Amino acid sequence: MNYQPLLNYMEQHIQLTSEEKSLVINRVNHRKYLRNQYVVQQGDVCRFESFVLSGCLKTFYVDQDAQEHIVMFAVENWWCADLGSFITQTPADYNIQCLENTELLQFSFDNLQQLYLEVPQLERFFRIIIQNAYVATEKRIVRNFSLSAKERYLKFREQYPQMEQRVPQYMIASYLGITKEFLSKLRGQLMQED
Amino acid sequence: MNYQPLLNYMEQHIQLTSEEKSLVINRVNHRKYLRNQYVVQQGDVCRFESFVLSGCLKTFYVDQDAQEHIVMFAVENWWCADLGSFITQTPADYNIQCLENTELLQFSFDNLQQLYLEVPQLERFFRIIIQNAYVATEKRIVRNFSLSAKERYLKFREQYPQMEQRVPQYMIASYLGITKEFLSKLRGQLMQED
DNA sequence: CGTCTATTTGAATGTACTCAAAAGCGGTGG
DNA sequence: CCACCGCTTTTGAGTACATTCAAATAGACG
Repeated sequence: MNYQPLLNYMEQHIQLTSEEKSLVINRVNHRKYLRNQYVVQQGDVCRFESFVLSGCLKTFYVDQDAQEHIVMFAVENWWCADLGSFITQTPADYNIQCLENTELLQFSFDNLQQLYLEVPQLERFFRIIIQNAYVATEKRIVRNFSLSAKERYLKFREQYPQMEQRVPQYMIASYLGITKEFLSKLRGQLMQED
Repeated sequence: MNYQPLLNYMEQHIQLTSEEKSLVINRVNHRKYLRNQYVVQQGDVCRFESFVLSGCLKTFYVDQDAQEHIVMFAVENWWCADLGSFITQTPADYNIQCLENTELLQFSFDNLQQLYLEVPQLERFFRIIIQNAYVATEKRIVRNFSLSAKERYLKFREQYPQMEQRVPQYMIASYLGITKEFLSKLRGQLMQED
């Protein structure tokens, strides 16, 4: 099994002894999912905090009108979970589904609590990870308010250049909070401009 | 000085010995601000993570067109900082300004690093605080996408019932991501409806 | 080649914005 | 006590950005 990407990622923020590394590895599950499989379903408890080794996932919310709203994408070296559900072990607000065949390293709730005791530095590590996620999310709120749909789309393209090749356009529209038709029209406009 | 609200808040998530409590108290600064004073200015480094003892603040972003966008309000028992700036000690994206005379308990960056060493449980505490903040922010993104302005306003009213009395209407509009004129019109509609 | 899914195009509509002007509401000073 | 000032909220007309619905087109896959 290939744990190296996870360990590399961790060592960007904390230093681990080789004992600590093996403690981590002992507590993590490796799992493969197929394209279109669900990792979490709205209403179920999110049982894992997952690190993406390969593949691509979407986290989305289905509202009263059965409309899908994509909250985030996750690719290699990203984390993925319904954190609200995972932390409190209560039913999830979101669905998480694979857009490609995907390989994950998963921390179960209990294993993670154990690990926090075995390797206290991980409290620090996950604090930092979540801090960064929080800051990014806050920025996204501001962007959604202060930028037009066209500007948001351009920002998205420069920030996640690979994404547009990997996921269908109508999902990007959902992530940006606009309809697929309107995104298509924006793209039409941008084509002409250059 | 009254540290009790902070200690009570902490004890909801972690247990502290009386030694640990005094370590915390020794590392925290008490400060009073007047209405309209800035705690952080866009471009400066955010030097403190602040706990609100009394009063009310707004965190806002000023865009290229000099438009204000309120990211969040903070009242008694809330935390308040430009976290992105504080964590990385780089210039802040946001302004934080008092809407009332306000009393804060402030952790400086250095003091907090020290405290993490002295009271390792605080890593856990701040991880939990930030997790909750992150989850709330993510929910807000979804709400902004899946609800109309009117629904968002109603949600806001039920979630922060006291706020409408404490802060002017045009700031609530800014928080909701709509113009003050439009919020006024929505309120007009709602008046008629009941 | 046909089928299924994704994207584009167009017309009509709606939600929210801009700009300008008026009305409301505290406070302050004469 | 009233008049005036500054600030906030309301109202209205015209407009822009984004949506809906329907239909046409393009791509991907067996």
